[in-house]
Amino acid sequence: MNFLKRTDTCGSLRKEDCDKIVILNGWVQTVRDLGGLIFIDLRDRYGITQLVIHPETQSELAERSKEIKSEFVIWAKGKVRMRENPNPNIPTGLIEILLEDFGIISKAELPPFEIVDDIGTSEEIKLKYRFLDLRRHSLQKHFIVRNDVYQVVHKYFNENNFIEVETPFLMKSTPEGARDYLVPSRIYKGRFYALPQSPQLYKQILMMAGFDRYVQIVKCFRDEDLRSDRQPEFTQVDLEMSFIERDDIISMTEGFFARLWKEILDVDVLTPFLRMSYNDAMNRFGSDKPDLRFELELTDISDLVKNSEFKVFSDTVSSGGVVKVLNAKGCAEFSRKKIDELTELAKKYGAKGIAWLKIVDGEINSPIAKFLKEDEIEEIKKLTNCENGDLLLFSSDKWSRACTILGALRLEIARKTGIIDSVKNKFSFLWVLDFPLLEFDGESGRYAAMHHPFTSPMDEDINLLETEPGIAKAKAYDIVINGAEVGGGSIRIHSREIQEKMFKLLGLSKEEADAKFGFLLEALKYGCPPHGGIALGLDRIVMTLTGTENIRDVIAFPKTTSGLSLMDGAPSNVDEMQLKELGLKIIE
RNA sequence: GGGGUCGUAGCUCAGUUUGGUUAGAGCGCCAGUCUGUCACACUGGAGGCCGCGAGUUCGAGCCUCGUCGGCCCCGCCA
Repeated sequence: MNFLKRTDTCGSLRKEDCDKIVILNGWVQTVRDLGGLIFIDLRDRYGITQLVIHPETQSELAERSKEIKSEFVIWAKGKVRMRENPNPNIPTGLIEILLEDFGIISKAELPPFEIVDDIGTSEEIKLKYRFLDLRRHSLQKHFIVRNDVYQVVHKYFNENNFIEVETPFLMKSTPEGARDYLVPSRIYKGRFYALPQSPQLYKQILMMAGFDRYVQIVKCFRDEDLRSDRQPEFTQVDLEMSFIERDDIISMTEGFFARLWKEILDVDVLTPFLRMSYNDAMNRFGSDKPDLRFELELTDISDLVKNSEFKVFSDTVSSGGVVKVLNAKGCAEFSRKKIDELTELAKKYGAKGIAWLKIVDGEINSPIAKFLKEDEIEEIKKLTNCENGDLLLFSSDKWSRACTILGALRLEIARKTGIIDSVKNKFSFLWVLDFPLLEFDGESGRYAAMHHPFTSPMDEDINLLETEPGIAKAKAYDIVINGAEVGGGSIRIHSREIQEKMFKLLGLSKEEADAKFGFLLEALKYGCPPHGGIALGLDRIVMTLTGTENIRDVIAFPKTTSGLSLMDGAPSNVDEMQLKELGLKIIE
């Protein structure tokens, strides 16, 4: 007999099951041997059930049970009965199993950390022993939510006539965008497949094929440095629709999020979501993914100080920059040290320094006050709604940098003052729209697509491509939840001529464009519907739904910040033979 | 590519400021006692390459340099 198969799970039994003879299978959570009484907590994915042995009348069982340690896998047979002392903290807390027989299925060494919810163990140890870490309920429940998201995706998009189509993982390397993960071809030595950064071109070609509505839950791969919300492989809910306009994608996506929040959190999400232009988002919140759960807006005082005697301000404005202010409400009590910390943060984003001004007991306190006229200060106070006890933080720089710096400070202030904590249970859904089509890359001295090269310009801006491409806007949109970018998409170019024009703008010669994207240009010749779509970051959505701060908590087998898999040791060296077969040689 | 921070018992950490006897604590573990525990309790015990390698020094957990690894951030992420 290997084991007796379970009749129930460790989370399912209730008082109605009393007197039933049941068999449970699971892991031993703890053994509490009171001498005259032994309790064993048995755990599986569904919960924990208490087993009990009375040594006085069950001496053989009691003797055998002495071998049982934490994390042993056992089967346990016994009768369900009411507890003398119920435990109101767990769902099975009213009952227990009076053990009649049990068997050890698998012994376990002492694990390096306890399998409990609130664990202080370092990330390094937990990742090395991921198979143990994943036993913890607090981690497992993230994957239950993740599974729920999969189900809603399938249901919702199926109900809306979407077709799931799988696209290749071995594809052609495309030079734009992120660094590719390359896979060497054995048959064609010296040639490589690339793992997809996204199935972008495949889904567009599916539209040209007439699939009309496509969806896929799909892995994407980008060989870039990691962050707490970024892994080299991640999952997207990728979708694309034909014969639609921007608002069709937007409302389809809103319906999806409303459904997700309803089914998973039982929260009613108001649609349509708030919309904001990229320019407004940057100007008002210093971010293209503003967290709108709280206020703290930026103010532009460029006009006010353009003729100021304070040269730092006036020179910035006259050279095309801006002066912006964040009113950190009630932060005048910040010490010099705290302000220095803010300055350090600002410097990370390229600030040379941060000017500040605070009002304490009605008195202006500021290192730059002596450079500003009294009426200038009064005007600044009025514009920023600055009152006693407030702290103003100034950034004077080129527009995007000045905004970004204060945007970072805005978040830091919100963290430091407890604002973030106070809005933890709120959700703010936002569309950021009207992105620039292109951004100028100073390094290469040419334009790069802000979204991707297949994004359609605004209809009214098409002529700008010839004259002033830098100010053309794109039919692109990002969806932002609580300050996290959880998705982005666009209406695509469906005209071969405009697509060619776009490649040219990006500095690709006709030959280069043909070599890299010839198949797309070719496909565009044969009848292409207007189409567009969006890619939603599934991992980040699960993070938001579970309230976790780190993407590793929602990916079963994640990499460390330096891209290592500590459990299995990837990436690893390979046999010389394997390299030879691929025609590869390692050089130092 | 750059910056910050951390690495001491199975786990979490103190000790590093100012180098100096035998490196501590809590939890866990082991043994014993215990009939209603569920963070069981109580008594006792075991447990250390102070990440690794050089160096300075009479002497290094502590100072210096290098290196490996965790976490966070900037750049990067169409």
